[in-house]
Amino acid sequence: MRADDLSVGEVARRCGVPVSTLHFYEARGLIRSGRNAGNQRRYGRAVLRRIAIIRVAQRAGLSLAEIKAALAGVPDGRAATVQDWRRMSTSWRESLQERIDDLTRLRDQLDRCIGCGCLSLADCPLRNPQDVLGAVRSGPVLLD
Amino acid sequence: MRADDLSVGEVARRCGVPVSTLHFYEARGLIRSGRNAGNQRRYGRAVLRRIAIIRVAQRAGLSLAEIKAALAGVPDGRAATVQDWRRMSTSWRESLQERIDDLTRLRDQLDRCIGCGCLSLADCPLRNPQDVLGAVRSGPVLLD
DNA sequence: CATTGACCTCAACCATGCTTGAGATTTTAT
DNA sequence: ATAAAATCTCAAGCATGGTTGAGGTCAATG
Repeated sequence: MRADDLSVGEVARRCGVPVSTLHFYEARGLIRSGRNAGNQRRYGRAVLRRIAIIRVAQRAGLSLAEIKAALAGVPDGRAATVQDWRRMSTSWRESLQERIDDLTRLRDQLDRCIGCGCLSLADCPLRNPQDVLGAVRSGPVLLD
Repeated sequence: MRADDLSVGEVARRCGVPVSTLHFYEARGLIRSGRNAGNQRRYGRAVLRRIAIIRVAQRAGLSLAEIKAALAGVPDGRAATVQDWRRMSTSWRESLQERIDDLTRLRDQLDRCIGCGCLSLADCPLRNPQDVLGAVRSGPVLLD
């Protein structure tokens, strides 16, 4: 316990998250807290940074489980170092880029398909590849 | 009932989704089905297109509720027309673009912050704006 | 020293998007 | 005709990311 330890309410206010979320993160093992004499949570300042990192990672599309794993190298007592941050953010940047690429591809496909309604054609890239011909059969193939 | 009506299994196979998903979509009002004499679902071919549209919309990030709303103008019996498709896909393209822009901004912020660990600075754009100074207080401000 | 706000635990609940299973019926194939 | 495969309904379950509430304690204020 140190003089500048933070209560759960203060952390919540400073991080812009509800107290319930902090409880939840703790239950999930993403953050930890000490307790004061009256069993109330007390956090070192490092938690603020940790929570900031959690939120950035969430925006980047990571699940809490993934974030927990990434934070495993940052013991909860100490603040994440620049090296910690670099390691995590670099990896997140990559998966973020992949998501962006996926969505961009989808957008481009949409652009190409918006006017043509080609969703009805067998080779529309937007269309599920499974639904190509339904089955091998003779006669004209009816597409949808 | 027409000769080319499809069973739920066939629709599932052609769309690449489990039968349970089709039941689920029906329960949610996204698709509808007729029944044969033995109470089994029978679908017109239009459903294939409808499901293709649903899946594209999901990839674009829409919830089933939003998709249902968008499909409201396409009565389940008839196939979505090119106009229907244009209306929906154009709107989805826009929200997709917004998501792409959001993620791209985040990526760029990450790029700028990866090396500097600036998550610790009050004005880091990645950092929650709520946590600026904690409170008004005298003396040196300790940031985290 | 009493009240009020902050905090505690634990369980239950919410929303989304499905999946799984039980028990019964129907359809299809041999 | 019979067995296997497909289908039916309905309820319950799962995963994610939390929120809400009850019942009780702690701490700061006047």
